[in-house]
Amino acid sequence: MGIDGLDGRLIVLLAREPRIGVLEASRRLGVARGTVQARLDRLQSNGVIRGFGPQVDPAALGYPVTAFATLEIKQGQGADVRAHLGGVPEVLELHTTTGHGDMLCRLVARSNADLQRVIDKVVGFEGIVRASTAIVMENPVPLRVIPLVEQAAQEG
Amino acid sequence: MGIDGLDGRLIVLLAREPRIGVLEASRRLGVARGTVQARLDRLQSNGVIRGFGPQVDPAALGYPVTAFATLEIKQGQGADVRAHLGGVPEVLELHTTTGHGDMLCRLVARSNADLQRVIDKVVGFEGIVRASTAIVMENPVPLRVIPLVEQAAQEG
DNA sequence: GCCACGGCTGGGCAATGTGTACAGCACATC
DNA sequence: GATGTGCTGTACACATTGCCCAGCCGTGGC
Repeated sequence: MGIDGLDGRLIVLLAREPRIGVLEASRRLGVARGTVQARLDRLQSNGVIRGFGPQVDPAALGYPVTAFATLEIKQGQGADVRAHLGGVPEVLELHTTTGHGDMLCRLVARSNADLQRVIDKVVGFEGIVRASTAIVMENPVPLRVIPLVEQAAQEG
Repeated sequence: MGIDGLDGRLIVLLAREPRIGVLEASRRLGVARGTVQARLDRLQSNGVIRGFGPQVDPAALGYPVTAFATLEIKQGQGADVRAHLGGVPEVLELHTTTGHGDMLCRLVARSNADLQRVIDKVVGFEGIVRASTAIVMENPVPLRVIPLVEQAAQEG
């Protein structure tokens, strides 16, 4: 289930320099090309690596404002709310959670003013009782997995 | 600054089938290979596409539990807290926000029991006054950008 | 009306990487 | 001692890449 040191080094290498191919990776790692290919195939069928899709920056697309909204949902309306939020492009992510709120979603908007429009679109739905929003000011740690991969590789 | 329809179709295509190369993409989009290459270069130097790194699933790495923690920070301790959290592998993401808390971070753990260890590691730092954690139960909308790309492409 | 410019096309070229297969070898398991 | 698994090193045909160029077309400036 876990990953070993070679898997970890491979993932980190690919994360740092995604453009290199299997051959170059095998050179860097000091193993045979077939090995890298086999590891990659395994990591992908394992689900450890979901894919190599392009990482798009919403800010560069014209959506520089990010916010997190905690939503409180009317009992039994969960499915409807999920479907509704799934249809809003500015909702980048949605989780159902324990705790004070019932759901947490990540939003983006073109500006602080535009955020109001997005929030209206999000909460303008009968199943949502209350929403509290936190606007992101700074992002000291952007979404990352490499430290986790390194830790998992050492233990595994 | 924005992207046009072709950019949008290219990004969506790459997101759906990352393995295809420039040549195959140009065939699918019905444009010349040089065009796809030029668009890709531009999108990457624009910063719209940050890269093509592997998308790693923490759950498959042995960290199936995700949580969001809202942190309250002692005045003037922001920089120290950022550095501290940056050193914790289980902190996948950290934002400073407006609202009730001062920071919001995404955590992963090996189990609910292990989450306690992670939280202790996170909040075991003098600069942090209080932390409230919400455990993720379900993830109806995984992190996505394609709908946003499509919207940006239509408008741009 | 004319011209320069930027973007797209379609072609060609050498160099490189890919997919796939194979035999040999080390290591752990039974 | 036999078996299975994973890694190595090699080979080959094929597709793709990076790069170059000439030509075409629409926009905008002169």
